[in-house]
Amino acid sequence: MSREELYFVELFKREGFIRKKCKICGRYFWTLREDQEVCGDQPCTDYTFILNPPPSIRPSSMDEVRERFLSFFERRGHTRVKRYPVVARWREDVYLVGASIYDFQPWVTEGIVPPPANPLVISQPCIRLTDVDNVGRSGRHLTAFEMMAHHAFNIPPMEVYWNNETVELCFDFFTKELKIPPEEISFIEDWWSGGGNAGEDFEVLIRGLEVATLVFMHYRVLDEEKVVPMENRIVDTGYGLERIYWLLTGRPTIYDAVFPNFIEKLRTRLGFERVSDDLLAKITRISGKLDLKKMSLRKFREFIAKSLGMEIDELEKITTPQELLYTLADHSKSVVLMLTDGVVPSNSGAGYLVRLLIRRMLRAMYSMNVEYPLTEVVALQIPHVATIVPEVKEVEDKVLEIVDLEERKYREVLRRGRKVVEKLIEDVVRRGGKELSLDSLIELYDSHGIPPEVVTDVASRHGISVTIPDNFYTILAEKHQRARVEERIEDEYTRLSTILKDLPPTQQLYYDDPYLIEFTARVLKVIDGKYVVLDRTAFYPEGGGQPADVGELVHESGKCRVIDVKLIGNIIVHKIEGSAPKEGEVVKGVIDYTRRRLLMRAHTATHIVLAAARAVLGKHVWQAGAQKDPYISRLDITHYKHLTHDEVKKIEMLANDIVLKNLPVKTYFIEREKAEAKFGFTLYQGGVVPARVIRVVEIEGFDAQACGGTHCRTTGEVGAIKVVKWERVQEGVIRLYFTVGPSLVRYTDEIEEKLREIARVLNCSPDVRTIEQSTRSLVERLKETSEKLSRYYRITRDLLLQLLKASTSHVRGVSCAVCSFKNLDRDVVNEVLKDFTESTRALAVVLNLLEDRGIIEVYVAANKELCHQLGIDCGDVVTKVVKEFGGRGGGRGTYGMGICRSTDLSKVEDKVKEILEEVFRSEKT
RNA sequence: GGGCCGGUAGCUCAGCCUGGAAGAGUGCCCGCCUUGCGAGCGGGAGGUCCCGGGUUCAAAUCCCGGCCGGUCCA
Repeated sequence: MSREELYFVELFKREGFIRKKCKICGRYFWTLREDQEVCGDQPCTDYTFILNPPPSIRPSSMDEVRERFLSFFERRGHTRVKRYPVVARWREDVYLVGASIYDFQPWVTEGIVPPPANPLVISQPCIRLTDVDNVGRSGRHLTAFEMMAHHAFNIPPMEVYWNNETVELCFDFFTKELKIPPEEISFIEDWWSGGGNAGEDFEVLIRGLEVATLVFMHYRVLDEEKVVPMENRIVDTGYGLERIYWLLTGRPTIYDAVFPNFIEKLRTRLGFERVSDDLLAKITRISGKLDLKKMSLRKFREFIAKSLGMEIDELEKITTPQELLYTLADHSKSVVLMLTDGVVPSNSGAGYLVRLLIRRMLRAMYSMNVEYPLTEVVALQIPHVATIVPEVKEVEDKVLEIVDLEERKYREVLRRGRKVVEKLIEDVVRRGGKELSLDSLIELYDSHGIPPEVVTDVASRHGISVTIPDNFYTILAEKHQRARVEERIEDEYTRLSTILKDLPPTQQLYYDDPYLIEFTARVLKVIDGKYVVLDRTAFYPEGGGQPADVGELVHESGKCRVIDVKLIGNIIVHKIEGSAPKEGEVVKGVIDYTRRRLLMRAHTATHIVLAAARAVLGKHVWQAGAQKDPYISRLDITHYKHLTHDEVKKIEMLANDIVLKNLPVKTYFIEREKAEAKFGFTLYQGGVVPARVIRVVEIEGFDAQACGGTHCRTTGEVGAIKVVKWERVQEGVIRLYFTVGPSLVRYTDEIEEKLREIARVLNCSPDVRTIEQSTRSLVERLKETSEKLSRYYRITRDLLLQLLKASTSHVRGVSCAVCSFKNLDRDVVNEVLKDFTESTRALAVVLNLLEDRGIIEVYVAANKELCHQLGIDCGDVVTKVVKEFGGRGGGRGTYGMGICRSTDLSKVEDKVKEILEEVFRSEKT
């Protein structure tokens, strides 16, 4: 189907739509109105709906619009699908869900996994931070929004619907369900590309506002220029719930439409003046034509002020408080959504994005000198979020605690930061400068998190000026751009996928019976004598943090070891070592059962520990990663502060309770919707599995997770669980190490062995109490010994000092002490020299023969005044001495040291005296 | 995951660039002044210079590797 054909849908012909070319932007569009000259999008036209919504139904709330959308499409043959979390745990390329289609990428769109329903309708909460700078200012940008969508997946041989039906459904929704007159609607022909896919699309516009996008995804993007057709044709639509509600209400800004209660309450609490709808509406209309990405905020405001015939200061006085309300409304919604879905603030990953938003809110408040607890702001937003995500109620306390913690942390960062700024400014002042450099500004932000506004604030109080370039953040971004290095890891298995394409899916015997040790199977394919594909297998392929099984394959002409197993698509590949079987023959597979049993115990234990952690710490705890191991497994959980020993013990105790209760562990395949209805999204600890039917591992009455691993039949089989160590692996993530069953015995064995070793060293019996006592007395004795040692150390020092004083003589009228010793410690010599030169107006030379190394250390130190008076440098004296004995050394001013390659103390001493004579002579003449 | 900044006395930090005898302020202890408090004056204790290697006659300082904290960006 050509591009033209895609755009010429039946509806347009039937209803009499006319195809026109926008006289401003040049794009083609479809309309019923003969007199329409422009496409209907910004900036070609105005927002004409503001304070002037089109004829339509008048919804009482956003909830009504959402419900109308979902039920309309249900009536038109779509299945309603529950929202996915806003955190895209199932994707490695993004952190947040930015569109409804994200829910189905990449597995469904690639045809690997069937969609949960087809066609389906969903309202997906999304978070996009791409326009975060515009939020609150433009009147139309949001970081948190709901994308309502109907999707149809035309994956051969399945044919659902394509362009004609899509446009028809869209048209009917707006005209029949929302009762908007057909002539209000324009369809602009456009091209959409993202996430590696592309296709033609229609932008749907009403009164200047884009309310929906209908994408016909059927290309794969190879590079910037090239696209190739895809077999799978996917209808990807997006209807902005907030925008549609905004359109229907005609409020001055999208924020006023979406967050009326929040804004009104917070406005009263902060004591801000109410701004007239009329003014706000004007500002939004003008902003619609402007792009904040292409101009500075200052220019943006100047333009608006000029258009309104106002002074910019006058405008800002009115708009900045309003913008603050808008920003707080939007950001707090995103924050609550993210925290509810289990994001824990952090300095990396998705956690950083919450922190970013929280800090933006705080910064916005501080810069207006608004002293108001952020928790109060966020608490105001919870009722609104609860209409979208009722789960928020369960974690409300934790959400507020986390926000509070974050506010404290940020205050601390700023407090510390101010000190760094002051220090930098002092430097500038000292050097007589008047301005803080851009480099300093960048370093302050990049390394210390101090925003330029704060720097300006501090600097101005010291009379130092700061110039913040308009493109400050762009400069910063470029700096980071350069630092980034792309690195692609080639997986040895990826190249196999094309070879495997035509093989049937491997039958997974380990699901039928996880206790199966031996099986027979037919060899379907052998690649390079290294990779074997069977028609069925009991070997578990690596997945869900469970390592692959190992074992062997026995065949007619011998056997080979299986060293790795991977699932590629739905085919299992065994990597082997040794003689390979022949294609077509029947082989016997034997798995390393001991290892597998340990892994099964570890896997079941992982579920138990996670559920125990959630029970003890709270529902914000999610699995952040897990690695099972036959010996010590690890589980990463999200948590916003350090774990106490007590908390760990509680988790451990609860986990062992579950083991002792010997609860049945049931594994079964169940329809996704049913599982979610019963257990909720906490099912997806290891990531959402976007399949219609998912495998659930349920510990009855305690925990249920979507999981592909092999498990014990009952919790009792795990044996026992011991958390052996825990650490904060990054901010917001805590790693628990635990060992299980037989491995726990091995663990205690190892500790006992270590104890025996310690006992051998201590020369006592290997009993814990004895070892403890023995260690205590050892430490006690050590303390006594070091006290005694330091006593003798002092005595030595005094003696040496006396010796130095006693051997003082005059060399050319200068008091000089020259002494020789053997095997003294360097720090003793230094201390004595210090005492001596500080109390005596003299110069001292200490020679110290180190018999082990066969060298003599030369120390020269002098009283400060004497040194200045004579103008001598002890370093020079040392250099002169050591040069005579093939050694090296140096120093400066009142101190110097070096070594002589000699063991003859008297010889060196003579030389020293000789050199001193020389030095003093030359200094005097 | 990557870039950048930092780790020195109980606390806040200087010293590091340019290697050469471990410092300041504060808190602590003792004494003096004062009716007492506050404060002042004098004296004192307090150190794994994050850890491990390397270079060097000599490393807090330079180099390499790690650990920990902070921060910015994906």
